[in-house]
Amino acid sequence: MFTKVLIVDDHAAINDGVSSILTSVGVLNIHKALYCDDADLRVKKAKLDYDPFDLVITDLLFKGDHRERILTSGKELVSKLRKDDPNLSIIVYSQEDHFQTVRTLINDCGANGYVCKSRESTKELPKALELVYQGERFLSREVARALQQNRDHEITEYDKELVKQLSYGLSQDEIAVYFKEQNITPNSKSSVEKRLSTLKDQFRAKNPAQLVSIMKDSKFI
Amino acid sequence: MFTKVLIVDDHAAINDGVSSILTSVGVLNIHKALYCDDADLRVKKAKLDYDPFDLVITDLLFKGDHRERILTSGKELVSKLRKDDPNLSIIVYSQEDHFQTVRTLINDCGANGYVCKSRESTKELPKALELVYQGERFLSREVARALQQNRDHEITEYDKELVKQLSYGLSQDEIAVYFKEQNITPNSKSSVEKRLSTLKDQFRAKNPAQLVSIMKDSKFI
DNA sequence: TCTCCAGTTACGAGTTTCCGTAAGGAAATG
DNA sequence: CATTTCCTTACGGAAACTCGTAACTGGAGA
Repeated sequence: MFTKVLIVDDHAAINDGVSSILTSVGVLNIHKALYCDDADLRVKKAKLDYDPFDLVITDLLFKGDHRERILTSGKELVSKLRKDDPNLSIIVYSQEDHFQTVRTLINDCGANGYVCKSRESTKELPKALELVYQGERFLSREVARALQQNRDHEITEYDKELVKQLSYGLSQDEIAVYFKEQNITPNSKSSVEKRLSTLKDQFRAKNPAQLVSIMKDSKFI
Repeated sequence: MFTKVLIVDDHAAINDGVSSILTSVGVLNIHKALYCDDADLRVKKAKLDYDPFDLVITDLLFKGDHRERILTSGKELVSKLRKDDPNLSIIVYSQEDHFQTVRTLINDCGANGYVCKSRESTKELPKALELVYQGERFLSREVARALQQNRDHEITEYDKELVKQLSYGLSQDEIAVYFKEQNITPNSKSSVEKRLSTLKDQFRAKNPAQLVSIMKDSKFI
């Protein structure tokens, strides 16, 4: 089992809860952090001291307070940790259960497991620990299907940018102009128009407003 | 101080955390519920048994599982509890920190306090208990200004319905037809058009898509 | 009864979006 | 080198949205 674990959550009760689960499965060396930046520093320091963490369990949402922040979310933390150490095990432990969020964290940010905070957590966390320790991937029951989702809803960064600008109030023409300025291609009116039309088909949206609504609900933007 | 308290949260660690805070301020009779429906029933039963709760602390978001649900959110629970007993003290304890949510819970649903889950919770909960016990209202520091918000953003149920239908993909014409069917007035094209235009002004949205985006971000819809 | 007033409805002109068709350009194939 | 294919760009008519103006309605007050 893991020997040195860092729990990252801005809520002390959660930290303690996870901690006691870890203890119950035999982890002896448990550390806690309330801030993403703190977590990042401590992982870095432990590595320099030749006593590295072998697992980080982190939440996604961190509230701001008086402190300055570099990393403002668990997503950023996971990406950073994975960049710095390809071998570190990372488990996300969050309330968030939207498929798109799970997909991003696992596929793009490099998380090894995703456990949803819920009534089942107490049972699921030990399973996640076990599987991730064996080099497997773990997903909570409620988001287990997140990765084997149909490909219909695969969209690119370009698409996201497009709908984002739409949600910021730009017209199709203005988006075309904006894309030219930003050197994002394609950037003709026609292409913007066509791409939006395709997206609306894909997501069965009848108009831009509904498209924005759907993309927001699914956490694409 | 309160004598009999019910904590409602689908996450055991949170329940325990709140429980220990209550203990530390002298509450002896602490009960916990993992489901909204369960909470509602137990409050009702306690009242019938002439041993009522005098405080309920509840989360807002409850994940679904195999169980059938009548009440699916803390918001519904708070409204129900308040309807059944005007004198019960209710404190919301949630991660959610959007002003509109706070406003609704306090002004419309009848909550007496709103504490945001964060690093400060341990300090804020006792304060909330104290103030609510004295018949005052309590809001977390981060949402303290939620109620004294400028009136610019006051919108009606009609407005919300309007933008909702927009986000569901209806055109202005279709919304007018829909409103006629539902006997919602006004329901002419012109009025729908005019109202949407006013809303766009109010929220500084350039088009319907941005209006939907803003309304979603602010939790109006 | 008449007038005023606010809210609702109606209409029309200008703009943007929608959607089909088609031309241009680059890479892949033969 | 010609052909196919995919993507980008261009254009035009129909539909929807935008915005100003004006007519209508129902109630309050003189």
